Amino acid sequence: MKVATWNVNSLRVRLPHVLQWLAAAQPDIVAIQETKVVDGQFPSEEIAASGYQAVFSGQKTYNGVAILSKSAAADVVTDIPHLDDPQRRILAATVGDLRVVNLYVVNGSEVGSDKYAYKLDWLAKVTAWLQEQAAQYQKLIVLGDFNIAPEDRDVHDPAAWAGKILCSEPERAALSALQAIGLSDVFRQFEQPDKSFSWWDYRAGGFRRNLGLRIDLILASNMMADSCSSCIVDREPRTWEKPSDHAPVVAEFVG
DNA sequence: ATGGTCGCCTCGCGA
Repeated sequence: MKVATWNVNSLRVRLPHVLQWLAAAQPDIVAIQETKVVDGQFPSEEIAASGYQAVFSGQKTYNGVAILSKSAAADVVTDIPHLDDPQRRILAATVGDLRVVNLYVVNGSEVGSDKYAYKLDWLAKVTAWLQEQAAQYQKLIVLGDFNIAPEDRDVHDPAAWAGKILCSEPERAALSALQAIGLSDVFRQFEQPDKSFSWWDYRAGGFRRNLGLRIDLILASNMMADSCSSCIVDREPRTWEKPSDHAPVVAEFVG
C-alpha cells in the first residue's frame, strides 16, 4: 500500500499536476493540504475520473485539506474537541482498516507572534486528540504539512534558521510531544540522501539551489511503522511548470 | 542583495 502527502498550494491551480502524478505514482491514499477551495467547488468529478474518491474540508482562499483514496473513506472527522476553529486544517478518515489523519499545521508566521502562539496551542490540542485516536486505532498514520523541520539535518542552513519559525525549539518540542504518543517519522527509518527536503521557497531560486526544509512528514503508529518498506520525497512534480512549492512524500507499507 | 514569488472571488496578505 502506497500512502502520500502533498501540499499542493491551490488544488484548482494544481489539478493537472495532481492528476498527472496520481496516474504515474498510483498511490492508494493521498493527503492533500492547502486546497484553497470551498467544498462546493471541490473537483470531485475530475478526481473520480482518475479512479479516486475524495473527502475534503475546505474554505475560501486559505487552508483546506483533502484525502484521496482508491477505496472509500469512512468515519470522517474535521473538528476536534476544545478547538473551535474555522480554519480547515484537520481531516481524519478510515480507509480499509487504516486510520488516516491529514494535518495542515499552522505556519506560525514569526516566533513570538500571535500566529505562533496559535500554532503551539493548536499543536497541543491536536496532540491531545491524537492520543485518543492512537488508543482507538492500532493502524494509524498521521501525515501532512507539519510546518516544522524536526532536526537540523532537515534544514538547508541550520545556522541561518536557528530559532526561526519552522525550526524553533518550542515547535520542535511540540512535534516531539506529538510523536511521543507513539508515532514515528518513517522517512528516518531508511537511509536518505543528505539534504533531503520537501519544501523550497518560490523565491531566490530555492529549488534550483536546493535551499529547502523537510516539513512534510508521514508519522506512523508502531504497527504501521513496522510494516513500512520505504519512504521517499518525489521531487519530480517540483520540476514541472508552475509547481507547488512542496513535493509529495510517499511511503510504502507491506502486508 | 533584509530581496526574491506565488495564490487569492487579487492591489495586501499569508506562505
